[in-house]
Amino acid sequence: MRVRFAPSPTGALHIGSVRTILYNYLFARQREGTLILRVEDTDQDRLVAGAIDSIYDGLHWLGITWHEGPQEGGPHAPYVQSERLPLYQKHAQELVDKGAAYYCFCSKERLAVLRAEQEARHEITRYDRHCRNIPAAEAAERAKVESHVIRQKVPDEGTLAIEDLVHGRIEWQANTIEDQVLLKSDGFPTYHLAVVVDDHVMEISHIMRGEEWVASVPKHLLIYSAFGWDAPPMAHFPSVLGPDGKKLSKRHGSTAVSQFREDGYLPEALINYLALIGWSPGTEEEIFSMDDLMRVWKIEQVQSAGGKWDKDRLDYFNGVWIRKLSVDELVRRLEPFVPAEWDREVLKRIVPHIQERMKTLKDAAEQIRFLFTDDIGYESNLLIPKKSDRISTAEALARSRAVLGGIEPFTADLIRPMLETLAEQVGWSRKDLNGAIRMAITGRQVGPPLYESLEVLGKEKSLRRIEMAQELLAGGRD
RNA sequence: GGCCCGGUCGCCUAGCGGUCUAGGGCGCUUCCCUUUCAAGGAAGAGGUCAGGGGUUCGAAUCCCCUCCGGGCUACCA
Repeated sequence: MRVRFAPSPTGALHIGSVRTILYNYLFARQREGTLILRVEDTDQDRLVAGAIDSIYDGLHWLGITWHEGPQEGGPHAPYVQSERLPLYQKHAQELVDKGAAYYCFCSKERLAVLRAEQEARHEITRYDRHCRNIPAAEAAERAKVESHVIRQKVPDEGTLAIEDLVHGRIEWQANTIEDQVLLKSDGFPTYHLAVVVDDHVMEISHIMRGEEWVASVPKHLLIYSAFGWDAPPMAHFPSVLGPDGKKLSKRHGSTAVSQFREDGYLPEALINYLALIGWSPGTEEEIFSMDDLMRVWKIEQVQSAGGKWDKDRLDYFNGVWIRKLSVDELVRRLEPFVPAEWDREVLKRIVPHIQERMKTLKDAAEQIRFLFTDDIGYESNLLIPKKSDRISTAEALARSRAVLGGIEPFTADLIRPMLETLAEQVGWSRKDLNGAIRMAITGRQVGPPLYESLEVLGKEKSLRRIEMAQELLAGGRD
Protein backbone atom coordinates (compact mmCIF):
# COMPACT_ATOMS: atom_id res chain seq x y z
CA MET A 1 0.00 0.00 0.00
CA ARG A 2 1.67 3.19 -1.19
CA VAL A 3 -0.03 6.53 -1.66
CA ARG A 4 1.28 9.97 -2.41
CA PHE A 5 0.56 13.62 -1.91
CA ALA A 6 1.74 15.52 -4.92
CA PRO A 7 1.52 19.27 -4.40
CA SER A 8 2.91 21.82 -6.81
CA PRO A 9 5.15 24.45 -5.27
CA THR A 10 3.21 27.25 -6.89
CA GLY A 11 2.19 29.00 -3.72
CA ALA A 12 1.41 28.57 -0.06
CA LEU A 13 -0.12 25.29 1.07
CA HIS A 14 -3.77 25.55 0.12
CA ILE A 15 -6.46 24.60 2.58
CA GLY A 16 -8.33 22.73 -0.16
CA SER A 17 -5.40 20.52 -1.00
CA VAL A 18 -5.00 19.75 2.67
CA ARG A 19 -8.34 17.95 2.59
CA THR A 20 -7.08 15.75 -0.25
CA ILE A 21 -3.82 15.15 1.57
CA LEU A 22 -5.70 14.32 4.75
CA TYR A 23 -7.75 11.66 3.03
CA ASN A 24 -4.65 10.14 1.51
CA TYR A 25 -3.02 10.20 4.91
CA LEU A 26 -5.93 8.51 6.63
CA PHE A 27 -6.25 5.92 3.91
CA ALA A 28 -2.59 4.97 4.13
CA ARG A 29 -2.32 5.05 7.90
CA GLN A 30 -5.34 2.81 8.28
CA ARG A 31 -3.65 0.23 6.14
CA GLU A 32 -0.19 0.80 7.52
CA GLY A 33 0.84 1.92 4.10
CA THR A 34 3.64 4.17 3.01
CA LEU A 35 3.10 7.85 2.37
CA ILE A 36 5.07 9.68 -0.21
CA LEU A 37 5.41 13.42 -0.66
CA ARG A 38 6.31 14.21 -4.23
CA VAL A 39 6.84 17.75 -5.42
CA GLU A 40 5.44 18.34 -8.88
CA ASP A 41 7.37 21.32 -10.11
CA THR A 42 7.36 20.70 -13.83
CA ASP A 43 6.15 24.18 -14.63
CA GLN A 44 9.22 26.31 -14.16
CA ASP A 45 7.29 29.50 -14.82
CA ARG A 46 4.97 29.08 -11.90
CA LEU A 47 7.47 28.20 -9.21
CA VAL A 48 7.14 30.21 -6.05
CA ALA A 49 10.13 30.51 -3.76
CA GLY A 50 9.53 29.08 -0.33
CA ALA A 51 6.56 27.01 -1.39
CA ILE A 52 8.13 23.74 -0.36
CA ASP A 53 8.90 25.12 3.08
CA SER A 54 5.32 26.25 3.36
CA ILE A 55 4.12 22.76 2.50
CA TYR A 56 6.39 21.21 5.08
CA ASP A 57 5.49 23.74 7.77
CA GLY A 58 1.80 23.47 7.13
CA LEU A 59 1.62 19.70 7.09
CA HIS A 60 3.79 19.29 10.15
CA TRP A 61 1.69 21.80 12.01
CA LEU A 62 -1.42 19.87 11.09
CA GLY A 63 0.12 16.67 12.35
CA ILE A 64 0.43 15.00 8.98
CA THR A 65 3.59 13.00 8.49
CA TRP A 66 4.98 10.89 5.68
CA HIS A 67 7.73 8.42 4.96
CA GLU A 68 9.35 9.31 1.68
CA GLY A 69 9.90 12.79 0.31
CA PRO A 70 12.37 15.45 -0.81
CA GLN A 71 13.86 15.90 2.66
CA GLU A 72 13.22 12.39 3.93
CA GLY A 73 14.66 10.58 0.96
CA GLY A 74 13.59 7.06 0.15
CA PRO A 75 14.07 4.24 -2.32
CA HIS A 76 12.83 6.33 -5.24
CA ALA A 77 14.69 9.55 -4.60
CA PRO A 78 14.73 12.22 -5.76
CA TYR A 79 11.14 13.18 -4.95
CA VAL A 80 11.17 16.46 -6.79
CA GLN A 81 10.18 16.09 -10.40
CA SER A 82 12.52 18.74 -11.74
CA GLU A 83 15.36 16.51 -10.54
CA ARG A 84 14.06 13.51 -12.45
CA LEU A 85 14.09 14.93 -15.96
CA PRO A 86 16.12 12.16 -17.63
CA LEU A 87 13.57 9.62 -16.41
CA TYR A 88 10.72 11.39 -18.18
CA GLN A 89 12.75 12.07 -21.28
CA LYS A 90 13.65 8.42 -21.52
CA HIS A 91 10.03 7.39 -21.20
CA ALA A 92 8.84 9.97 -23.69
CA GLN A 93 11.37 8.64 -26.13
CA GLU A 94 10.17 5.15 -25.47
CA LEU A 95 6.63 6.18 -26.36
CA VAL A 96 7.87 7.66 -29.62
CA ASP A 97 9.72 4.44 -30.37
CA LYS A 98 6.60 2.44 -29.66
CA GLY A 99 4.56 4.65 -31.96
CA ALA A 100 2.41 5.90 -29.08
CA ALA A 101 3.75 9.43 -29.33
CA TYR A 102 5.31 11.69 -31.93
CA TYR A 103 7.50 14.72 -32.36
CA CYS A 104 5.65 17.92 -32.98
CA PHE A 105 7.45 20.93 -34.41
CA CYS A 106 4.54 23.33 -34.43
CA SER A 107 5.39 26.72 -32.99
CA LYS A 108 3.36 28.26 -30.24
CA GLU A 109 2.42 30.92 -32.76
CA ARG A 110 0.97 28.37 -35.16
CA LEU A 111 -0.94 26.79 -32.32
CA ALA A 112 -2.33 30.16 -31.29
CA VAL A 113 -3.45 30.95 -34.83
CA LEU A 114 -4.96 27.51 -35.17
CA ARG A 115 -6.94 27.96 -32.00
CA ALA A 116 -8.14 31.38 -33.02
CA GLU A 117 -9.35 30.05 -36.36
CA GLN A 118 -11.14 27.15 -34.74
CA GLU A 119 -12.83 29.47 -32.33
CA ALA A 120 -13.90 31.77 -35.13
CA ARG A 121 -15.49 28.83 -36.89
CA HIS A 122 -17.04 27.67 -33.62
CA GLU A 123 -15.21 24.40 -33.87
CA ILE A 124 -13.72 22.37 -31.10
CA THR A 125 -10.36 23.88 -30.29
CA ARG A 126 -7.76 21.22 -30.33
CA TYR A 127 -4.49 20.33 -31.97
CA ASP A 128 -4.97 19.42 -35.63
CA ARG A 129 -2.36 16.66 -35.58
CA HIS A 130 -0.34 18.56 -38.13
CA CYS A 131 2.91 16.75 -37.24
CA ARG A 132 1.40 13.37 -36.57
CA ASN A 133 2.12 11.98 -39.99
CA ILE A 134 5.66 13.12 -40.50
CA PRO A 135 7.63 9.95 -41.31
CA ALA A 136 9.38 8.67 -38.19
CA ALA A 137 12.87 8.83 -39.62
CA GLU A 138 12.41 12.38 -40.87
CA ALA A 139 10.91 13.49 -37.57
CA ALA A 140 13.79 11.94 -35.65
CA GLU A 141 16.29 13.84 -37.81
CA ARG A 142 14.48 17.15 -37.40
CA ALA A 143 14.20 16.58 -33.67
CA LYS A 144 17.97 16.70 -33.44
CA VAL A 145 18.07 20.30 -34.57
CA GLU A 146 14.58 21.76 -34.28
CA SER A 147 12.72 22.85 -31.22
CA HIS A 148 9.97 20.35 -30.59
CA VAL A 149 7.61 18.73 -28.13
CA ILE A 150 6.48 15.16 -27.88
CA ARG A 151 2.77 14.58 -28.19
CA GLN A 152 0.65 11.64 -27.32
CA LYS A 153 -0.77 9.78 -30.31
CA VAL A 154 -4.39 9.31 -29.32
CA PRO A 155 -6.28 6.58 -31.19
CA ASP A 156 -9.34 7.53 -33.24
CA GLU A 157 -11.59 5.04 -31.65
CA GLY A 158 -12.08 3.14 -28.49
CA THR A 159 -13.43 3.67 -25.02
CA LEU A 160 -11.39 4.46 -21.94
CA ALA A 161 -12.86 3.88 -18.52
CA ILE A 162 -12.09 3.66 -14.84
CA GLU A 163 -13.99 2.41 -11.87
CA ASP A 164 -13.48 5.43 -9.64
CA LEU A 165 -13.51 4.72 -5.92
CA VAL A 166 -15.84 7.62 -5.25
CA HIS A 167 -17.66 8.22 -8.52
CA GLY A 168 -18.04 4.73 -9.83
CA ARG A 169 -17.62 4.07 -13.52
CA ILE A 170 -16.51 6.97 -15.70
CA GLU A 171 -15.85 6.54 -19.38
CA TRP A 172 -14.65 8.53 -22.34
CA GLN A 173 -14.54 8.04 -26.09
CA ALA A 174 -11.00 8.23 -27.40
CA ASN A 175 -12.04 10.58 -30.18
CA THR A 176 -12.83 13.30 -27.68
CA ILE A 177 -9.26 13.44 -26.47
CA GLU A 178 -6.57 15.72 -27.74
CA ASP A 179 -3.04 14.72 -28.72
CA GLN A 180 -1.69 15.97 -25.43
CA VAL A 181 1.82 17.35 -25.09
CA LEU A 182 3.85 14.96 -22.97
CA LEU A 183 7.29 16.48 -23.12
CA LYS A 184 7.68 20.22 -23.49
CA SER A 185 10.24 21.93 -25.66
CA ASP A 186 12.26 22.85 -22.57
CA GLY A 187 12.76 19.15 -21.87
CA PHE A 188 10.36 19.15 -18.93
CA PRO A 189 7.48 16.72 -18.89
CA THR A 190 3.92 17.92 -18.58
CA TYR A 191 1.95 16.85 -15.56
CA HIS A 192 0.43 14.01 -17.52
CA LEU A 193 3.63 12.25 -18.39
CA ALA A 194 5.25 12.93 -15.05
CA VAL A 195 2.44 11.59 -12.88
CA VAL A 196 2.02 8.43 -14.81
CA VAL A 197 5.72 7.66 -14.90
CA ASP A 198 6.28 8.54 -11.27
CA ASP A 199 3.21 6.81 -9.96
CA HIS A 200 4.30 3.69 -11.74
CA VAL A 201 7.98 3.87 -10.91
CA MET A 202 7.25 4.75 -7.29
CA GLU A 203 4.83 1.86 -7.12
CA ILE A 204 1.87 3.96 -6.05
CA SER A 205 -0.96 1.57 -5.30
CA HIS A 206 -3.84 4.08 -5.10
CA ILE A 207 -4.14 7.39 -6.83
CA MET A 208 -6.29 9.74 -4.81
CA ARG A 209 -6.52 13.34 -5.81
CA GLY A 210 -8.88 16.22 -6.45
CA GLU A 211 -11.81 16.02 -8.79
CA GLU A 212 -10.25 18.58 -11.13
CA TRP A 213 -8.13 15.73 -12.45
CA VAL A 214 -10.77 13.40 -13.76
CA ALA A 215 -10.71 14.99 -17.18
CA SER A 216 -7.11 13.99 -17.62
CA VAL A 217 -7.62 10.37 -16.66
CA PRO A 218 -8.18 9.06 -20.20
CA LYS A 219 -4.90 10.63 -21.30
CA HIS A 220 -3.17 8.87 -18.45
CA LEU A 221 -4.87 5.61 -19.25
CA LEU A 222 -3.50 5.75 -22.75
CA ILE A 223 0.01 6.26 -21.42
CA TYR A 224 -0.33 3.37 -19.01
CA SER A 225 -1.42 1.04 -21.72
CA ALA A 226 1.26 2.20 -24.16
CA PHE A 227 3.83 1.19 -21.59
CA GLY A 228 1.99 -1.99 -20.85
CA TRP A 229 1.45 -0.96 -17.25
CA ASP A 230 -1.67 -1.41 -15.16
CA ALA A 231 -3.30 1.77 -13.98
CA PRO A 232 -3.79 1.69 -10.21
CA PRO A 233 -7.21 2.21 -8.64
CA MET A 234 -8.16 5.87 -8.50
CA ALA A 235 -10.32 8.07 -6.34
CA HIS A 236 -11.24 11.62 -7.22
CA PHE A 237 -12.35 13.59 -4.20
CA PRO A 238 -14.96 16.32 -4.53
CA SER A 239 -13.76 19.90 -4.48
CA VAL A 240 -13.83 22.31 -1.61
CA LEU A 241 -15.82 25.20 -3.03
CA GLY A 242 -16.00 28.88 -2.19
CA PRO A 243 -19.32 30.34 -1.00
CA ASP A 244 -20.12 31.09 -4.63
CA GLY A 245 -19.76 27.48 -5.66
CA LYS A 246 -16.52 27.89 -7.54
CA LYS A 247 -13.26 26.28 -6.56
CA LEU A 248 -12.05 27.79 -3.32
CA SER A 249 -9.39 30.39 -4.06
CA LYS A 250 -7.75 33.50 -2.69
CA ARG A 251 -10.58 35.67 -3.83
CA HIS A 252 -12.79 33.96 -1.29
CA GLY A 253 -10.38 35.00 1.45
CA SER A 254 -7.29 33.38 2.80
CA THR A 255 -6.66 29.83 1.65
CA ALA A 256 -3.14 29.43 2.99
CA VAL A 257 -2.78 27.08 5.92
CA SER A 258 -0.24 29.45 7.43
CA GLN A 259 -2.88 32.16 7.49
CA PHE A 260 -5.26 30.03 9.54
CA ARG A 261 -2.47 29.30 11.92
CA GLU A 262 -1.75 33.00 12.30
CA ASP A 263 -5.42 33.74 12.72
CA GLY A 264 -5.54 31.52 15.76
CA TYR A 265 -7.09 28.33 14.47
CA LEU A 266 -6.14 25.02 16.02
CA PRO A 267 -4.86 22.28 13.75
CA GLU A 268 -7.33 19.94 15.44
CA ALA A 269 -10.20 22.19 14.41
CA LEU A 270 -9.03 22.57 10.87
CA ILE A 271 -8.59 18.84 10.45
CA ASN A 272 -11.95 18.09 12.04
CA TYR A 273 -13.74 20.66 9.93
CA LEU A 274 -12.02 19.76 6.68
CA ALA A 275 -12.58 16.04 7.13
CA LEU A 276 -16.31 16.71 7.20
CA ILE A 277 -16.42 18.44 3.84
CA GLY A 278 -17.08 15.55 1.53
CA TRP A 279 -17.14 12.84 4.13
CA SER A 280 -19.51 11.85 6.88
CA PRO A 281 -19.37 8.90 9.25
CA GLY A 282 -23.06 8.20 8.75
CA THR A 283 -23.62 8.66 12.48
CA GLU A 284 -24.46 11.81 14.34
CA GLU A 285 -20.99 12.17 15.74
CA GLU A 286 -18.97 15.01 14.35
CA ILE A 287 -16.18 15.88 16.72
CA PHE A 288 -13.19 13.91 15.55
CA SER A 289 -9.53 14.05 16.42
CA MET A 290 -6.98 12.75 13.97
CA ASP A 291 -6.93 9.47 15.89
CA ASP A 292 -10.70 9.27 15.77
CA LEU A 293 -10.62 9.85 12.04
CA MET A 294 -8.05 7.14 11.67
CA ARG A 295 -10.56 4.82 13.26
CA VAL A 296 -13.77 5.80 11.52
CA TRP A 297 -12.97 7.40 8.17
CA LYS A 298 -13.84 5.26 5.20
CA ILE A 299 -13.24 6.02 1.57
CA GLU A 300 -16.57 4.37 0.78
CA GLN A 301 -18.26 7.22 2.63
CA VAL A 302 -16.60 9.95 0.65
CA GLN A 303 -19.19 11.95 -1.22
CA SER A 304 -19.23 12.71 -4.89
CA ALA A 305 -20.61 16.23 -4.58
CA GLY A 306 -18.46 19.23 -3.74
CA GLY A 307 -18.93 21.15 -0.53
CA LYS A 308 -18.81 24.83 0.22
CA TRP A 309 -16.46 26.46 2.66
CA ASP A 310 -18.29 27.69 5.76
CA LYS A 311 -16.31 29.98 8.02
CA ASP A 312 -18.92 29.93 10.78
CA ARG A 313 -18.72 26.20 11.00
CA LEU A 314 -14.93 26.29 11.19
CA ASP A 315 -15.20 28.84 14.00
CA TYR A 316 -17.56 26.55 15.83
CA PHE A 317 -15.13 23.64 15.61
CA ASN A 318 -12.31 25.89 16.69
CA GLY A 319 -14.28 26.83 19.79
CA VAL A 320 -15.00 23.20 20.52
CA TRP A 321 -11.33 22.27 20.30
CA ILE A 322 -10.17 25.26 22.33
CA ARG A 323 -12.53 24.20 25.10
CA LYS A 324 -11.16 20.67 25.01
CA LEU A 325 -7.63 21.85 25.74
CA SER A 326 -6.21 21.70 29.26
CA VAL A 327 -5.41 25.10 30.74
CA ASP A 328 -1.69 24.44 30.53
CA GLU A 329 -1.96 23.42 26.94
CA LEU A 330 -4.10 26.42 26.08
CA VAL A 331 -1.54 28.70 27.68
CA ARG A 332 1.11 27.05 25.54
CA ARG A 333 -0.91 27.52 22.37
CA LEU A 334 -1.56 31.13 23.27
CA GLU A 335 2.13 31.89 23.50
CA PRO A 336 2.55 33.27 19.95
CA PHE A 337 -0.56 35.40 20.28
CA VAL A 338 0.36 37.20 23.44
CA PRO A 339 3.05 39.91 23.82
CA ALA A 340 6.25 38.54 25.28
CA GLU A 341 6.24 41.08 28.10
CA TRP A 342 2.93 39.95 29.51
CA ASP A 343 3.36 38.05 32.77
CA ARG A 344 2.83 34.35 32.08
CA GLU A 345 1.68 33.69 35.63
CA VAL A 346 -1.12 36.19 35.25
CA LEU A 347 -1.92 34.70 31.87
CA LYS A 348 -2.22 31.28 33.38
CA ARG A 349 -4.59 32.55 36.04
CA ILE A 350 -6.96 34.26 33.64
CA VAL A 351 -7.00 31.65 30.88
CA PRO A 352 -9.57 29.38 32.56
CA HIS A 353 -11.95 32.31 32.49
CA ILE A 354 -11.62 33.13 28.85
CA GLN A 355 -11.32 29.62 27.51
CA GLU A 356 -14.97 29.31 26.63
CA ARG A 357 -15.09 32.86 25.33
CA MET A 358 -12.56 32.47 22.55
CA LYS A 359 -13.41 31.76 18.97
CA THR A 360 -9.77 31.82 18.00
CA LEU A 361 -6.50 32.01 19.89
CA LYS A 362 -6.12 35.45 18.44
CA ASP A 363 -9.19 36.65 20.34
CA ALA A 364 -7.58 36.16 23.73
CA ALA A 365 -5.24 39.12 23.85
CA GLU A 366 -7.92 41.73 23.46
CA GLN A 367 -10.03 40.18 26.20
CA ILE A 368 -7.27 40.20 28.80
CA ARG A 369 -5.26 43.22 27.79
CA PHE A 370 -6.47 45.15 30.83
CA LEU A 371 -4.47 42.86 33.09
CA PHE A 372 -1.20 43.85 31.55
CA THR A 373 -1.51 47.51 30.72
CA ASP A 374 -3.03 50.57 32.32
CA ASP A 375 -3.76 51.97 28.92
CA ILE A 376 -7.45 51.10 28.80
CA GLY A 377 -8.93 54.29 27.45
CA TYR A 378 -12.70 54.59 27.31
CA GLU A 379 -15.32 57.29 27.37
CA SER A 380 -16.65 58.16 30.79
CA ASN A 381 -20.22 57.94 29.52
CA LEU A 382 -19.77 54.21 29.22
CA LEU A 383 -19.44 53.98 32.98
CA ILE A 384 -22.98 55.19 33.50
CA PRO A 385 -25.76 52.60 33.46
CA LYS A 386 -28.73 53.37 31.25
CA LYS A 387 -31.11 54.56 33.92
CA SER A 388 -28.52 56.32 36.01
CA ASP A 389 -26.46 59.50 35.89
CA ARG A 390 -22.95 60.78 36.54
CA ILE A 391 -23.45 61.69 40.14
CA SER A 392 -24.93 58.39 41.24
CA THR A 393 -22.42 56.46 39.23
CA ALA A 394 -19.56 58.31 40.84
CA GLU A 395 -21.06 57.53 44.18
CA ALA A 396 -21.58 53.89 43.39
CA LEU A 397 -17.98 53.61 42.28
CA ALA A 398 -16.80 55.33 45.43
CA ARG A 399 -18.70 52.88 47.57
CA SER A 400 -17.43 49.97 45.49
CA ARG A 401 -13.90 51.12 46.03
CA ALA A 402 -14.46 51.34 49.76
CA VAL A 403 -16.00 47.89 49.90
CA LEU A 404 -13.36 46.29 47.73
CA GLY A 405 -10.63 47.97 49.73
CA GLY A 406 -11.75 46.11 52.79
CA ILE A 407 -11.64 42.66 51.28
CA GLU A 408 -8.79 40.46 52.34
CA PRO A 409 -7.72 38.19 50.78
CA PHE A 410 -8.83 39.72 47.50
CA THR A 411 -10.46 36.68 45.94
CA ALA A 412 -13.47 36.20 43.70
CA ASP A 413 -15.19 34.17 46.39
CA LEU A 414 -15.05 37.03 48.84
CA ILE A 415 -15.63 39.77 46.30
CA ARG A 416 -18.84 38.23 45.05
CA PRO A 417 -21.00 38.52 48.21
CA MET A 418 -19.65 41.96 49.00
CA LEU A 419 -20.55 43.38 45.60
CA GLU A 420 -23.88 41.62 45.62
CA THR A 421 -24.91 43.27 48.86
CA LEU A 422 -23.49 46.57 47.77
CA ALA A 423 -25.69 46.47 44.68
CA GLU A 424 -28.71 46.05 46.91
CA GLN A 425 -27.64 48.89 49.14
CA VAL A 426 -27.07 51.19 46.23
CA GLY A 427 -30.35 50.11 44.74
CA TRP A 428 -28.79 49.06 41.46
CA SER A 429 -29.03 45.75 39.70
CA ARG A 430 -25.91 43.64 39.88
CA LYS A 431 -25.74 43.96 36.16
CA ASP A 432 -25.49 47.75 36.36
CA LEU A 433 -23.05 47.83 39.24
CA ASN A 434 -20.81 45.19 37.75
CA GLY A 435 -21.05 46.83 34.38
CA ALA A 436 -19.75 50.08 35.77
CA ILE A 437 -16.94 48.39 37.64
CA ARG A 438 -16.08 46.30 34.62
CA MET A 439 -15.79 49.39 32.48
CA ALA A 440 -13.66 51.03 35.13
CA ILE A 441 -11.16 48.22 35.39
CA THR A 442 -11.15 46.83 31.84
CA GLY A 443 -12.29 49.68 29.65
CA ARG A 444 -14.61 47.28 27.90
CA GLN A 445 -18.26 46.28 28.14
CA VAL A 446 -17.65 42.59 27.82
CA GLY A 447 -14.92 40.35 29.06
CA PRO A 448 -14.10 37.61 31.51
CA PRO A 449 -16.22 37.34 34.68
CA LEU A 450 -15.90 40.44 36.86
CA TYR A 451 -15.05 38.91 40.24
CA GLU A 452 -12.33 36.79 38.77
CA SER A 453 -11.07 39.69 36.74
CA LEU A 454 -10.77 41.77 39.90
CA GLU A 455 -8.98 38.97 41.67
CA VAL A 456 -6.44 38.48 38.94
CA LEU A 457 -5.94 42.19 38.45
CA GLY A 458 -5.25 42.54 42.15
CA LYS A 459 -6.63 44.82 44.78
CA GLU A 460 -4.23 47.64 44.35
CA LYS A 461 -4.69 48.05 40.60
CA SER A 462 -8.41 47.52 40.83
CA LEU A 463 -8.82 50.27 43.36
CA ARG A 464 -6.64 52.61 41.37
CA ARG A 465 -8.65 52.07 38.20
CA ILE A 466 -11.91 52.70 39.98
CA GLU A 467 -10.44 55.83 41.36
CA MET A 468 -9.45 56.89 37.87
CA ALA A 469 -12.99 56.24 36.75
CA GLN A 470 -14.28 58.49 39.51
CA GLU A 471 -11.95 61.22 38.38
CA LEU A 472 -13.11 60.76 34.82
CA LEU A 473 -16.69 61.20 35.87
CA ALA A 474 -15.86 64.22 37.96
CA GLY A 475 -14.10 65.76 35.02
CA GLY A 476 -17.45 66.26 33.34
CA ARG A 477 -18.45 65.43 29.82
CA ASP A 478 -15.65 64.27 27.64
C1' G B 1 -19.35 25.01 -27.88
C1' G B 2 -17.33 19.85 -26.60
C1' C B 3 -16.18 16.10 -22.84
C1' C B 4 -16.81 14.83 -17.87
C1' C B 5 -18.66 15.40 -12.75
C1' G B 6 -22.49 17.08 -9.59
C1' G B 7 -27.70 18.90 -7.65
C1' U B 8 -31.46 16.69 0.12
C1' C B 9 -33.18 23.14 4.86
C1' G B 10 -28.86 29.57 3.94
C1' C B 11 -24.23 26.12 4.84
C1' C B 12 -21.87 20.93 6.12
C1' U B 13 -24.52 16.55 5.79
C1' A B 14 -27.66 11.46 7.19
C1' G B 15 -30.43 8.72 3.88
C1' C B 16 -28.55 3.54 -0.46
C1' G B 17 -36.94 0.92 -2.54
C1' G B 18 -41.12 0.71 2.73
C1' U B 19 -38.85 2.29 9.75
C1' C B 20 -39.00 9.57 6.16
C1' U B 21 -45.15 13.02 9.07
C1' A B 22 -36.96 13.57 5.48
C1' G B 23 -32.62 12.97 10.87
C1' G B 24 -28.15 15.62 12.96
C1' G B 25 -24.68 19.78 13.14
C1' C B 26 -23.43 25.12 11.89
C1' G B 27 -25.93 29.66 11.42
C1' C B 28 -30.68 32.15 12.78
C1' U B 29 -35.04 33.12 16.49
C1' U B 30 -37.07 32.52 21.45
C1' C B 31 -36.66 30.92 26.38
C1' C B 32 -33.77 29.01 30.70
C1' C B 33 -29.14 29.58 33.34
C1' U B 34 -26.48 34.06 34.55
C1' U B 35 -22.10 39.52 37.27
C1' U B 36 -21.20 41.24 30.95
C1' C B 37 -20.03 38.20 26.91
C1' A B 38 -19.52 33.39 25.99
C1' A B 39 -20.28 28.34 27.17
C1' G B 40 -24.32 25.07 28.57
C1' G B 41 -29.65 23.52 28.50
C1' A B 42 -34.58 23.73 26.09
C1' A B 43 -37.75 25.00 22.22
C1' G B 44 -38.52 26.85 17.24
C1' A B 45 -38.38 28.70 12.25
C1' G B 46 -36.18 26.67 7.88
C1' G B 47 -36.53 21.30 2.92
C1' U B 48 -42.66 20.76 -3.14
C1' C B 49 -35.34 15.77 -1.54
C1' A B 50 -33.62 20.94 -8.88
C1' G B 51 -38.04 20.13 -12.41
C1' G B 52 -40.77 16.69 -15.46
C1' G B 53 -41.79 11.91 -16.97
C1' G B 54 -41.53 6.77 -16.08
C1' U B 55 -40.58 1.69 -13.28
C1' U B 56 -42.97 -0.19 -8.75
C1' C B 57 -48.23 -1.99 -4.39
C1' G B 58 -44.62 1.80 -2.69
C1' A B 59 -39.14 6.46 -4.78
C1' A B 60 -35.11 11.43 -1.86
C1' U B 61 -33.55 6.45 -3.00
C1' C B 62 -33.93 2.83 -9.74
C1' C B 63 -34.38 4.60 -15.27
C1' C B 64 -35.02 8.62 -18.99
C1' C B 65 -35.37 13.77 -20.35
C1' U B 66 -34.87 18.86 -19.09
C1' C B 67 -32.84 22.69 -16.21
C1' C B 68 -29.09 24.56 -13.14
C1' G B 69 -24.05 24.49 -11.10
C1' G B 70 -18.99 23.04 -11.43
C1' G B 71 -14.35 21.00 -13.57
C1' C B 72 -11.45 20.31 -17.86
C1' U B 73 -10.84 21.96 -22.74
C1' A B 74 -2.48 25.37 -22.28
C1' C B 75 4.42 23.40 -24.32
C1' C B 76 -0.45 25.11 -15.82
C1' A B 77 -0.72 21.85 -12.29
